[in-house]
Amino acid sequence: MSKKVTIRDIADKAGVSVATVSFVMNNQASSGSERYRVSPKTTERILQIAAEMNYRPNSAAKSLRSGRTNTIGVVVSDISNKFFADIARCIEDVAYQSNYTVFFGSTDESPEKLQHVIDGFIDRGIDGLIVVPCENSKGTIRKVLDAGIPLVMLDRGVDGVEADCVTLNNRRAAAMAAQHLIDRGARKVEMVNYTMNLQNLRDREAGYAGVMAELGMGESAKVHRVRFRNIPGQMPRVVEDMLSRGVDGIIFTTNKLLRAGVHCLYDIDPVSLGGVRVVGFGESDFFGMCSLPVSYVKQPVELLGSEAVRLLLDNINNRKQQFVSVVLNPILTE
Amino acid sequence: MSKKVTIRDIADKAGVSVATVSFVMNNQASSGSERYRVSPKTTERILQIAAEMNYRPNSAAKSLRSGRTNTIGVVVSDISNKFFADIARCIEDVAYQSNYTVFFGSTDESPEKLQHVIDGFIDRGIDGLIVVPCENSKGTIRKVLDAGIPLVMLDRGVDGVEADCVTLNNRRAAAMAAQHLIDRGARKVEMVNYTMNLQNLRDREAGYAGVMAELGMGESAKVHRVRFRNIPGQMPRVVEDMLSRGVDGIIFTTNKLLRAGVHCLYDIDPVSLGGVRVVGFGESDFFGMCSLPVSYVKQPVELLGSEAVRLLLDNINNRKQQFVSVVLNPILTE
DNA sequence: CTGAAAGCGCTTACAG
DNA sequence: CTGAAAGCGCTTACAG
Repeated sequence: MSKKVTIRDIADKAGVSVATVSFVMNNQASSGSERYRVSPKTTERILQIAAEMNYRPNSAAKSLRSGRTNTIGVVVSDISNKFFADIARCIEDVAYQSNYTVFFGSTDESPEKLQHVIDGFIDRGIDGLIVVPCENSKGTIRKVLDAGIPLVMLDRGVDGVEADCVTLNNRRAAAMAAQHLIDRGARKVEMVNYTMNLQNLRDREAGYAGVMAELGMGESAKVHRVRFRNIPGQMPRVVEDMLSRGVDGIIFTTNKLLRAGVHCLYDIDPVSLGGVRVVGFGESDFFGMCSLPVSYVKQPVELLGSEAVRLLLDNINNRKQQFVSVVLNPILTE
Repeated sequence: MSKKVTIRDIADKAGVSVATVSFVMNNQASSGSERYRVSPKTTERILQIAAEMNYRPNSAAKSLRSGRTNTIGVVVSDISNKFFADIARCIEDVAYQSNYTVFFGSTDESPEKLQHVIDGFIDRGIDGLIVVPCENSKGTIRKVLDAGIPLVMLDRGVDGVEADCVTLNNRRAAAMAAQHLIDRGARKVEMVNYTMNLQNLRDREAGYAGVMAELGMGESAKVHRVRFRNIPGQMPRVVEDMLSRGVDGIIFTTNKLLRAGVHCLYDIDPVSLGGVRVVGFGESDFFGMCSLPVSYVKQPVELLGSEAVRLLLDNINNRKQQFVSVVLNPILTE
């Protein structure tokens, strides 16, 4: 368990000051500046010694001075949800390339947890935050922004909050979903959503309602709302209800709802799901394989992740005041 | 963007020294010590002021002094793999309860990436590491251990490395899987594995081979090996080969292999998978739903995660020399 | 019960 | 081209 080598150890060995070593260690990174130049010979020697001694800068000391940690915090609803896990992976990769390391935290859609997770991240000095806001999180998000901490919202925005944001075009996506079902012959299309008040979910409802109205099916439009925390308790009844009323097209607004819903339909009719066509949000190699009548609005996970990181790093490095909202186009796959 | 409030701001406002404030801020946490007691009145006042000013300790400064960050690093194969995502979630929750925040990183089974990810974590001062070792990572793991950094290996151990370790009982699991297939009437059971040299995978082979030999089916035992990086390229041929030779029971040693394999089987015969019974590692609500002849060795994700954190925190706080290996029992579900 | 001071490892004006 | 010194925000022996 050898003692950690510091800048001073190198300075001693090289017979120079710690300042000189520090300059060398950094100029290497930011090569542009003309000031604080150290002679090539000295530079070379210091670099060599640092390598020999296997020097690694102490980041606590670094960030105590610089206020930066090269660390970002990512707050999602649930990291074990495949949708968020995919995004997380993508964020990790892109951040990694810029030498950022990432903290992950889950909120389970609870504003209290969101607050705690974010506090923990801020306490640890993250340079910025990517967050999937949940219900009633406006206050928390605002505070972060007011504290001058770069933040980008992911998957959903928050009404009345001005900040960078990366989302799917949810209106359009839901409209496509409804249109798709109708094109395939469905005459009674309904939607299953959460009770939660989230921007993305509301937009999906709006997109659905829009198409239905447009096609003169406005009054047959219906949205069922299921509690996020009680899907298995409520889904069977919702599905039964729809089947009993002759619904032949269903849009599930999240991948969890889709799974639960198809599960119920499958229990009732494993071959053709009770004659119902289904569209879900978020892909799954799975249903496709089973040749069930299930289509998906593909979530552009790579873009959601990479755009979020891009915006965040941009914000961290340039502190701009102009916020940008990236809205990604949906793709429907069968 | 208000300036961050420091211990000195509080000291000034309270008319005491920063030392006193520091004592108060910490004694609160570790209440046991008799030394450095501050009068109840002063304590009260300081606490109040700190709360009013919304004081949050600067963790860079704290860890520069203490050498601790209350942060752990978790290195898995791929955070977007449902198996690891589930474990990650569990680790997050357990760590969170002990006030730890966690970095996540993926290796894609590459020792170079493992090294880089770990270096990044160490540079950021993590207090300990939970890692899923990949092939040829013995050197990296050893170095971490030699540096005195607490580490627990997860999902698989590394031969010749002495460290805490949490794994499934892989031998037993594979034996159960084979037995299960044979009990269900399979007479020709084969295994599909990766080419990678990983302890858990080798143990699964051994468990399979053991049962086959025991039942006098030793020479019909056969293990197919697929490249981790070329599953789609190799799986179809492997599956065809098995079908052509009348294999009626298959053990896929990972959930990725299972998915790919069942996909191939399904393409050939969507009803009964060509008359083949299948067992996979790692659960999926999915195949079960489709009433295909697929069973699983359930991965005890909660325990894998929570035990790993428990061991790690124990190690961080007590610096014991005695390593422990937690081996979890498999459960087979249909 | 409380304070002054050293020091954790770095960066960065300021001199030379 | 290089060095001495201050200071980032904390903790912790040491005095009193």
